[in-house]
Amino acid sequence: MTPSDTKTWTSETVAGDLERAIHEHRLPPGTKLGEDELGEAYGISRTLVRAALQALSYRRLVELKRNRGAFVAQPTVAEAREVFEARALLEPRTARSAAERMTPEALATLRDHIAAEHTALHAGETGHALFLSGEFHILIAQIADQKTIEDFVSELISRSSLIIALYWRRRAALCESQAHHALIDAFEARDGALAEELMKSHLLDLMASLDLRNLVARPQSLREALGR
Amino acid sequence: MTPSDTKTWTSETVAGDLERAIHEHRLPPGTKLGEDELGEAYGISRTLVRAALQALSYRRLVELKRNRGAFVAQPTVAEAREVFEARALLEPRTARSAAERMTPEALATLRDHIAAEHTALHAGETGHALFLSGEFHILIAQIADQKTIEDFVSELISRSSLIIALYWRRRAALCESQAHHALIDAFEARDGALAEELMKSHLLDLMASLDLRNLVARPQSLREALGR
DNA sequence: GTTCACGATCTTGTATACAATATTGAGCCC
DNA sequence: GGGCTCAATATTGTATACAAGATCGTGAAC
Repeated sequence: MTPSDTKTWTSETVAGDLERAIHEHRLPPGTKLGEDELGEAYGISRTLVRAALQALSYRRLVELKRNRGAFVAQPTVAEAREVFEARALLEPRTARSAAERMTPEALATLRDHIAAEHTALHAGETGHALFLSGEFHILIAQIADQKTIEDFVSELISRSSLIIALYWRRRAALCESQAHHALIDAFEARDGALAEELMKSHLLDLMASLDLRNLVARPQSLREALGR
Repeated sequence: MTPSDTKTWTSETVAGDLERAIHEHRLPPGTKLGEDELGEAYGISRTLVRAALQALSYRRLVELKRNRGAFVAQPTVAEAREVFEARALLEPRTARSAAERMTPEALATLRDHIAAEHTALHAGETGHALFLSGEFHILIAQIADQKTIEDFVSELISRSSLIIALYWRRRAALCESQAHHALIDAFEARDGALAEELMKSHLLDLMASLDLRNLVARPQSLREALGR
């Protein structure tokens, strides 16, 4: 993270940074994102902050409340269900397509990704591991080579991180390592049907780990969460 | 359309108006959307224009080119395929869900919609008919009562209007009237499986009507297209 | 006639100023 | 102590000013 006096932040990079912070649960659901505070933190004017926040609101990561400000979104139980239903519709398909298009390079990338996730977990960096876990799914969608669906998946993954922050009840790491490894095997075998089935059950498993009756949120100061 | 001196335009309403104009092919793909020109047309400052354009860029209806301006998007052939593939993945499901949830009121709304479309066609308002035709699909997604997927469908429908502007080769009205009527029958019978199948073939039919080898674009002045 | 360079002007990117609205704290009353 | 009111302050919404970059027209050179 670059210090604020380096002045390299655009609205896009700020949005990306905030999204990362949200994804890694450094900015929990419900956190207020003040324009002035963010402007000071990043060393930019409110104009760019507002653009970044608008961008995040289109990804449903941030809720803009007129005259009241921007807040990290807090998906309802209904929204949680919807997001995972949408994932259940799209991701098995991307898994199948990815398997059919798999290359040694792509496979290596996926493996590196899992390794990085394990490393982060062992180092106690659960937020980073969470981010990488979600990125694994996005990588699959990228390999599937369908940008439109990839974009939807990307948004759903980001929103999932909020849902997980609010509703996750399983002690274990987010995605069962085994499930990702099984997917890797299906990809190596270029077995589209298997990849599709594995993704379906993986997502069912994820959804089963959500307690869609609880709601928790913990705001904290912005500077602290962004580490500046 | 309210005259510009009434000062009721927000960035959201401007974005909605522009989206409507794009959808009805009054703003063709490739049209430059100048900030000052739009600000004058709507009687607002560039601040709100920029926000509206950013909103439209997130829906992929407008392409923002840094230092060069905003243009109505021109989907490539690849994008066209992707959009219809994504629709093929999502809309049969929404059709099924809609059928299972159908009420007499919702059915009446759909029927009214088709009637309005016919009226527009007979009046020679092809742009309006086109808009209503797309709205029919969005209505189905709304009845399906899954907001997340509905939002994706809405975006895909809007992008479809651009694709149709560029690649449509059939002389007939956009969606075959018969296909929409058959869907209505399936909805009336609350036959989810039939609705799903009908939607699948309807979308295949639509995609078959696109000539994904041609590219046409016709810019024109903004004031003219917006009728102000 | 064609091409290139340069300057003027236009347009977009961003910061800042001003307007509008919400929040908070102090004081007063019951 | 609790509730209400009001003013000060903070924050958001929007316009405007200034900076940066792109475009276009003109004149000179070939």
